[in-house]
Amino acid sequence: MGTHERKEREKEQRREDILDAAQRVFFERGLAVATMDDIAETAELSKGTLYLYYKSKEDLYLTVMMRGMQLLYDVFSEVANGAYSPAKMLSRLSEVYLNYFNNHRDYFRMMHYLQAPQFHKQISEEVKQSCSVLNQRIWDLVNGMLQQCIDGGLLRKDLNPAEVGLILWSSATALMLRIDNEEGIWREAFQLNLHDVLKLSNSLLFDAICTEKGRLELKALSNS
Amino acid sequence: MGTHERKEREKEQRREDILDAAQRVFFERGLAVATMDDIAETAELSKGTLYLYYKSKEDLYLTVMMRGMQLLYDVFSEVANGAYSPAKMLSRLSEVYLNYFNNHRDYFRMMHYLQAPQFHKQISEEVKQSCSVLNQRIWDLVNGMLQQCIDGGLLRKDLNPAEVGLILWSSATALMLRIDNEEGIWREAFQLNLHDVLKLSNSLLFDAICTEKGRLELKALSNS
DNA sequence: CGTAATTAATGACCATCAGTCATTTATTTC
DNA sequence: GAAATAAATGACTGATGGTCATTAATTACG
Repeated sequence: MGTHERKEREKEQRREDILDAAQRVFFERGLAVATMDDIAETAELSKGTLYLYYKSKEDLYLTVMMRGMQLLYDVFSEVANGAYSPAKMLSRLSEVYLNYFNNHRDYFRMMHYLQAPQFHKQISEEVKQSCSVLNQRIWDLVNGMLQQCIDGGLLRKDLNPAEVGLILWSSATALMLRIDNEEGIWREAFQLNLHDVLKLSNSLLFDAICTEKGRLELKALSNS
Repeated sequence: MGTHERKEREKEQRREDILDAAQRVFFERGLAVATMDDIAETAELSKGTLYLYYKSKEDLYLTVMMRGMQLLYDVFSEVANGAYSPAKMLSRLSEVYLNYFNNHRDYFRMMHYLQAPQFHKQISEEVKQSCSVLNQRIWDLVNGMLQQCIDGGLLRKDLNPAEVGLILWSSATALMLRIDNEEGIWREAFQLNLHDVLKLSNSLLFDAICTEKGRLELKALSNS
């Protein structure tokens, strides 16, 4: 009798249903404003039931967020497996990250609204672990690509791919966060178009990390 | 009779005392974990009294934070008024910001733990206004210095000082935030020393925004 | 079947905490 | 020194994350 297996599937399905509900609520309201009662109501379950499947609100939040991380992993994977030249790979990488920001803003937001150590208290070890594994996989992927760019002569050989990756990602992300929640302020107070600033920031950094030859390759690409 | 004036002074003093208490508590626990009862106890007052002087917990938080902003304004001011050469000015600017990060970590943290729009709900218009005025003054100061760097031939003439300022500040700050709460993770998972990454990031960006002549000047400085 | 045992779901309840307000205490005025 | 004013208090409210004894549904099995 496959009763046990069916029940396992049903349980897994319920876990997913709850996650879907949580996603809707977190997307709409954010971690701090979303309440477990909102999520329970959206999932058409009682609050107590949520806690049978997830240990805390933060666990639920991170589990939704991991969907976004997986999505990012997938788009980066496509670039990594796209048999591109180093120059094309680097430009695609920056392109797909910008697309990710534009088209999956909700996930992007979730991934960066977690700095504060206060929110880490309620996270279970399992979820923290899964999160960090997924994170590591993404970085390994990116570092691999950057290593290829270095080996291919696009990027300066004296640079460490992990350092370059962190610098590129960190500066792009910082500006994206401003775009996400301060775009109006910067436009009004300083007449700055943050999207342009992001482009400039990227091109300055690319300029600085490329070899002479690499710069020409990238320029050729952006002109085509 | 100066009774009225004395009472005004006393009131102002109490406001400061409450702010001192709030600062101690926020430094120690952060916005989310600090409670108004903690602050009240530290100030040796009842919670109700706090609300006679500040409209909300968030207002109190921002008012403490503004002390930090003023401090930053002051150190930037010193650089602006230091009669430095453009190259020296730029390197001092980046130096004092790093010092600020290292020596006033608590204020630094406070200034960057406010992204989430959820926390902005309870902020009064007055405080928001003061904050934004102070912010504007800091940026005007920095933009003025960067304009001098451009005029002095250190930085490329085709760049907009506001854009350059935002890029430099934003990338440095993003890495400082990592240093502040993820230093161990990056060291262990990727063998990265984030302080070195910050230095590299800065030097890459400086390289990219300087004129040929500017690069030499900066290099001469860092060798001396 | 039908009954016992197991599993799943519930929602009343608890603790915490920002913010309020009727009451109390202190100060000033005259 | 009594009345008026100002300052301070802390019990209370409402919101919310999380718990758990109870109830409902499902399964196992004689």
